[in-house]
Amino acid sequence: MAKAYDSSQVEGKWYQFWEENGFFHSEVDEKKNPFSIVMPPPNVTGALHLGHAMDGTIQDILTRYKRMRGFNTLWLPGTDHAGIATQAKVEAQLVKEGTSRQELGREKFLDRVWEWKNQYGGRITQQLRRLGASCDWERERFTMDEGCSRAVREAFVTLYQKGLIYRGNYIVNWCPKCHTTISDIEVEHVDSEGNLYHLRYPVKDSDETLIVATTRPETMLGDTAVAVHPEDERYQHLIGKTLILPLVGREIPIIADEYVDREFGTGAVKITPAHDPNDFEIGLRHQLPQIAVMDKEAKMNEHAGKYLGLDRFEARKVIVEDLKALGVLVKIDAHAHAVGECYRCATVIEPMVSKQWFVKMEPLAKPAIEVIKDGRLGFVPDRFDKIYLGWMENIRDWCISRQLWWGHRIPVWYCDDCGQEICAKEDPTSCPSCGGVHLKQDPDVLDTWFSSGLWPFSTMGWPEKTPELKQFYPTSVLVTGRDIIFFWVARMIFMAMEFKKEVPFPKVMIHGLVLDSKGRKMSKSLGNGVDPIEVIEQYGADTLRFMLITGNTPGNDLRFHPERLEATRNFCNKIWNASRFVLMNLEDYEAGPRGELTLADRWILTRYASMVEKTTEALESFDLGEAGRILYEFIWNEFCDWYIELSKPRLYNKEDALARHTAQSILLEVLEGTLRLLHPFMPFLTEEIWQNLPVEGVSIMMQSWPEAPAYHEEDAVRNMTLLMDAIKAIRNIRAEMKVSPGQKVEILILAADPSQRQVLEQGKADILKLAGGASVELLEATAEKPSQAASAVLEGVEIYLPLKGLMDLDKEVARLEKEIALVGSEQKVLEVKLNNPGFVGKAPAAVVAKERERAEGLAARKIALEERLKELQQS
RNA sequence: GGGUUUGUAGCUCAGCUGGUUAGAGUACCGCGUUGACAUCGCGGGGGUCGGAGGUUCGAGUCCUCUCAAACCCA
Repeated sequence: MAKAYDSSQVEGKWYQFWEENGFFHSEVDEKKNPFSIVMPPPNVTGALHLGHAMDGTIQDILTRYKRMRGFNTLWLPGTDHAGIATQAKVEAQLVKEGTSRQELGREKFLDRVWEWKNQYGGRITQQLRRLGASCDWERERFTMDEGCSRAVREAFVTLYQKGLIYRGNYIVNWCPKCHTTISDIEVEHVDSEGNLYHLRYPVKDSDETLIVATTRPETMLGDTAVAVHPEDERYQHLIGKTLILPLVGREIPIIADEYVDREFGTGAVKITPAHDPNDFEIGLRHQLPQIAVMDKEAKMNEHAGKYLGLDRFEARKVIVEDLKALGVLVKIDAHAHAVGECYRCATVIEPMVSKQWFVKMEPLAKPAIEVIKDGRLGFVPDRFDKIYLGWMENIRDWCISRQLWWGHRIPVWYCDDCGQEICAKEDPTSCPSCGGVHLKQDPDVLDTWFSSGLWPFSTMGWPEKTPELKQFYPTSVLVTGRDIIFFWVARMIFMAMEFKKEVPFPKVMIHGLVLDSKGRKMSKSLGNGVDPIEVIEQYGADTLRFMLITGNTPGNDLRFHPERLEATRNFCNKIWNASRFVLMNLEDYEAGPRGELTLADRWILTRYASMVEKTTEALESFDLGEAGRILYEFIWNEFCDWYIELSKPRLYNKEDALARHTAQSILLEVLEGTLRLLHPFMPFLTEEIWQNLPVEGVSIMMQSWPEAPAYHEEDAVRNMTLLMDAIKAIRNIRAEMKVSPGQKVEILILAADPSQRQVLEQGKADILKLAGGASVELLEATAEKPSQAASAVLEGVEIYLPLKGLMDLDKEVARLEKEIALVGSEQKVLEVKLNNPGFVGKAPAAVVAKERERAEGLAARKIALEERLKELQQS
């Protein structure tokens, strides 16, 4: 084995080995308990980013863990066709070629997109392999593949027939750049500094005027009313009167609506039903006309009179100037507000009224709310329950049509002859109403999330009744980022309740985002993105994986700090070298019965057992970071720092073959078990090491998960702790007295308690080795204490290092005094506590007893320290 | 405006249902290289847990208010 772990030499090899041997694949087997996860399908256009890496790592850990526990495990991978993103990508390519999708025509354009998908679409799945993802690639799916498309068709037609899909004129979010609608949640609200313009509208047949406040004066051309609050005393007399709209001259009514916020602006708000969602609602309530004053490019249209052709922002400037000239503009206040932008291209979206397809949400949301309330489905951490419910309870109808070509085309046809609308699972050839054959399919496609909403069952063959569905549905858990709870998770839940009458997963594990070191989102525009593949090449996939799931608690965001990669890589190397050590000492090893166990043996076996238990518990509660930390601490602080060191003398002792064999056997057992526990976290490193170990089996990933041995020798832990404390105390004295590490010292120990005495007596060799002793002698209680010595006082144990000539007396006095002061202050705190009748009376007896015991220990220690000080000062 | 999260050592983060002298990594200081590892070992300094109040025998850990930051929704 190499001196340092080199991930680049092992990762590719093992991934190929696993995949070729079909370890990732599972067949339906009704006799086994299933565990299944569907991967949140990344955009087929995408490249792996750290968010995917974290998401994938978590799923892989859970999958590998459950696989080792004997479940029939399926992690189903796939990609999403990502309508807008993919279409935009191919369109950009066409522009470079000097053509366009319009020039190509729909069919040829789609051919080009498929071509693109086939050529580049596999990139992200290849990158997931680099991460070590153990998903079943034989079952990889794509949201536009045949099966998924059939599911989409089935779902759409069913909802349509139930009246849950309708087409209507409604106000939607229009992106003037992408030329498509986007759904409410695809709008990003960005804080921006704007102005609040106060405009004076004259009241008809009166000298009065009414001042309205608006952030978008250019939309006034489309105003069809002004609204005030029905209880606003300032405006009572005006309700029902008519205003003359400046610039346009149109007569518009003053209406009363509860929506109006009396505190905001002047309490009078202009109503533009065609360009604002709230105004649209008010317009419906009051039967106001909708006058659109912009076109699809967000340029002013023919209803804008002389402003025709101006861009909306251009128009705002000109209109403000004109209003100023007319004396209509009263004042302009600075005003911060949130502007809706397209999540794709950051263009300010324009609310527009248009004919679109919608899913009626209320009936679908109901069961999706119930499943949370009755506990059939829950988020981890559970605070996301509330966030989900808040959204679902206030949900609006979902606009599902998109003015794109790439996607699932809406399965609705219109008959040119009689106007009939036909929605069917199979493409119709003639009109069922008039028999005519002049049918035109709706040109729009569906929102990408419509198909991904079906993902948990569309990927398993729905609407067919497949064995896969029977065994693997519902899936066991969904793992995803908190940013797509509304986009995706919510939709899967109501779709599943509608079509499967069953939750798609009982648990949703939400993780945070990976941010840059300053806590900002990683983005192309900031240029602060980190490529996981580069990280893998530099540090290894295991390092990346482990770093991503530690240093953070469930549901919270993770800041990316390159230093943490180094620390984790060092941990990988530590494991590597510990294993190397064990292997080097295992050359002559043959399985066989152990001899008598030493204290260290019994200690590490107990610690190991408890670690197995805790790690398993943490994994069961989805606390992967905690599991990782437990493993880290056990491996480094207990196994490496102590057990390996303590095993050395026995390993090197040629005299006692049985003792050597016993140490070998325990080293192997603990290391091998620990590697198995570590495997879900660090699949490559553990496989590489495991394959070198003298154990049976074809791969560590197919081994069983360690059962916690029923090995609990608490006295071994107590005694070992004493031994370690003694060694640490000696090391501490040596360092403080500046005794160089090479210099061996005489060690005298006084222990009154027979059991402590025995532990130290038997631990002599260990103390000698680990504390750099020339000799260790256990003194009788009555023995004379050395005068010229540095000392340490543990509870019940005194340690002396006679450092004649080596030690600085003043320093030792100072050391003791400091120690005494420390013990004294602790004593004081305890004293107050124990003298408090409240504490003694109300605290649990066990707690009180523990504190009493502590107080006694401290008192004894203090006396010993003081005596020691006196002796030193007298000498 | 409503909501969520975060605020613990210089930095990054743990700290479960309240109960010893609040932990780790990293950084820092000192010492150290003959057989696992300098991507290492040993030792050390450093925080009273954003602030105020409250509940309690006892609070970093519960409650109220407050300040700051991030995000979500309107």
